[in-house]
Amino acid sequence: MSALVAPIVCCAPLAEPTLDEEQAEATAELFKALADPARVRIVNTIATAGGAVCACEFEPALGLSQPTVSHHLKKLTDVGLLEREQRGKWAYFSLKRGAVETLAAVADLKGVCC
Amino acid sequence: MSALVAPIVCCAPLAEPTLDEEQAEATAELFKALADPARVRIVNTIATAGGAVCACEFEPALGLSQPTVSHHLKKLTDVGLLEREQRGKWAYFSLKRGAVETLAAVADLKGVCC
DNA sequence: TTGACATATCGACGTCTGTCGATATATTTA
DNA sequence: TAAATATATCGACAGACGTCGATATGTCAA
Repeated sequence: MSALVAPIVCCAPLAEPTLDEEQAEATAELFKALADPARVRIVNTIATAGGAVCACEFEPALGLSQPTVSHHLKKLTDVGLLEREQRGKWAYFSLKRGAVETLAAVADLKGVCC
Repeated sequence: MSALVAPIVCCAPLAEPTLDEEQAEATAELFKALADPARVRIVNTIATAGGAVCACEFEPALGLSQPTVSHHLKKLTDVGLLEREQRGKWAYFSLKRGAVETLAAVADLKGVCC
């Protein structure tokens, strides 16, 4: 069984990666924002709520301190996934239009395969 | 302008989060695997290649040492995104069927909103 | 203005993670 | 068998990150 398979050759040049260093960094930044269970639950809660959610909602639901919750909300907002809205003395957060579509698009970009 | 908006009330009970702690942890684990530029480029390279890619391909492309590349490939494989295949003395990696669909589904779960 | 409450920021701490050099393992070739 | 090459593992290090208590900022009500 020698002619059945082509000679094993390594490191055949592939098409240049479509993502350069900068784009990869940006994509990783987006995933990094969701690389924490607390932030996943925050996004999930807002998504299932179908609208803006008060920040005070998360402290008891997640069992985390107020500064920690604020930290996570800021991280999600900074990356553009959430939108902050002041209502009286409360802060409400909702999913930002386009950000979710961006996320889905990035995830689907990896679906080019099979 | 007082009757135009409903009285500001905080902490209205929302539907219970559909994701429990365990599910959130698992989801975060998946995102964590892609929360690094090097791993994003690895997945992107394999996706655009349309097939298995030799491990030796990444060391020069990413500008990282061989142990570091191996570490990233292991991380992506452990989370189930990549599949390892031995060809002679080389290791080839391809996107695992279903994993990409899982990723897209998780990302779309957050698209329930708008 | 003062007090009460919601949220943000700060500083610190322990843990996790990416990175590397050195080394071990595995596979092919001589 | 031994040598060569590809990959994985190990140990160590620096930097990033999640977490909290203390405190500052902002907003409303009295």
